[in-house]
Amino acid sequence: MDDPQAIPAQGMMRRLDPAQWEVVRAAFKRVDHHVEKTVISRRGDQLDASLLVVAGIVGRQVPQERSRGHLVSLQVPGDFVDLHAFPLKRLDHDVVAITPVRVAVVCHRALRPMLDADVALSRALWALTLVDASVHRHWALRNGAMRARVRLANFLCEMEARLRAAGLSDGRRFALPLTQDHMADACGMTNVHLNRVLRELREDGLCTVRGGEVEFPDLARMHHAASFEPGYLYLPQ
Amino acid sequence: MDDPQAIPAQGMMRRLDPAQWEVVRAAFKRVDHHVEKTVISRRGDQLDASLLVVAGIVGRQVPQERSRGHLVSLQVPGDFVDLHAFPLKRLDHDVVAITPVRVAVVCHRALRPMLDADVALSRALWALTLVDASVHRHWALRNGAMRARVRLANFLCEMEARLRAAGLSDGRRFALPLTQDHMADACGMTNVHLNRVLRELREDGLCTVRGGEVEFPDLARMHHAASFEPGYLYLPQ
DNA sequence: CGGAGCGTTGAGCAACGTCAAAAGACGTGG
DNA sequence: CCACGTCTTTTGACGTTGCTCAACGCTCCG
Repeated sequence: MDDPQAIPAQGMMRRLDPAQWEVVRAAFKRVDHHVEKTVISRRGDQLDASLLVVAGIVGRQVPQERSRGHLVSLQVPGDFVDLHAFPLKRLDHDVVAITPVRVAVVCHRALRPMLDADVALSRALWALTLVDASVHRHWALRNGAMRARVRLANFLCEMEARLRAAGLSDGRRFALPLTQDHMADACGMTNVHLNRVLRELREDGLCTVRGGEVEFPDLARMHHAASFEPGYLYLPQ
Repeated sequence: MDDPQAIPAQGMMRRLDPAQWEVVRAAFKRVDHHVEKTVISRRGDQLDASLLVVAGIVGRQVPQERSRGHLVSLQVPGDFVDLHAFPLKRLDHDVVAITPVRVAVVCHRALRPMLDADVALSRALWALTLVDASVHRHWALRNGAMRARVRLANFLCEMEARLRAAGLSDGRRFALPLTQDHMADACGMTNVHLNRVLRELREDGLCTVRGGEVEFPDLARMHHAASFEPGYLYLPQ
């Protein structure tokens, strides 16, 4: 399973056309495993490689003085993480394995000539980082403009939609291997309050979250309660 | 003043090297003026041109059902806005003139062959959109992890730093032509609460905001109170 | 002189954070 | 199998932040 050439085009990688995906896949030189909580790269590091999430969840975390770091983004299978390090080099956040993960590694030294030679591919990867930016804008919006209940529901809807694009949800049940602390850090609330809101959502029959498993009894009702409109995700297909 | 060839390389445009800037500048075909509150482009529009802010402030706003739209980003002179529309085409937010603005217009039809021919320039513009993304991450962090006082102070510090890079602040006084409603929408709080926090900052001698003019009596103290570290802005030089 | 937009203030309340404790879940070693 | 420690979830009590609603003043402009 650690042959980079065996990685399927899942999730956001399906925004590339199949030929482009072949080219990108050929550039991966190995697949790394990391255990939970591994800090894969640190704020300020000079990176010479980027990662594609193959399995598990990777987070971008800004370390905080008091308390745990805040999560500014989560990457699911099929997402590039640190692709922005290619043109930018220096990062402003840590990259952390939230769960045990498998990531494919592509060196910038290998990527550079490929992109120099292929304008369309270059633009496709640019677009991927722009989708990322769009998601960031949504996180800013969610954290700034929504109250806890809607905010959390909206977060769960986003995760469901992205995991579904990666083939990891059927629209009703899916694995979301995050602790309540993680979700609280991502949604900008305390784990205590998050726990209460989670109960509220469960009591209202909107969703149940238990043991890393999430169930939406009624996806449409959940989306509505969460003010969720997935346009900003620019999902493939 | 409306000759695109007379636009100086200010703010983020100084991340381009002078030769690149000449190339980009040559692509602008005109300079548009918009009055305050003009909606320059709408969510969902197909765009065939991008804009460079020459003067004034442009905002990206997500319309809300009840109440005013939330501001997910502000662009100051020297910032590209909608550059991400070039690879992405469809936008997920409105673009609004917060103040009277002057924007230089570059058609994607003109941009495309330029970028196809110039890999380095292509990568430089990619990097610009990634700085944008970094700022978005910071907005998510600010809205999610900071309390009102620090949040507002941090916002003001960001504006000061970016305007300084554009030659529009001396580190002590600067024009910030935003209403309290705008700042509240950007910081995710009500205008009433923002007003109180603003008074608090003034009473603590950290900063005064009045009539579109901001003054920081002591920049270092303000930065400290705001937990402001400008690394995420990737400012030129 | 009269609006319209913006800023300021007050009173009351709901949402959310803090602190503390306990109960479940899970793996480890005896 | 049980005892133990650690991590996570859950709950309670209480304090604070920030929101709502409402009013009033100020300034600019017609």
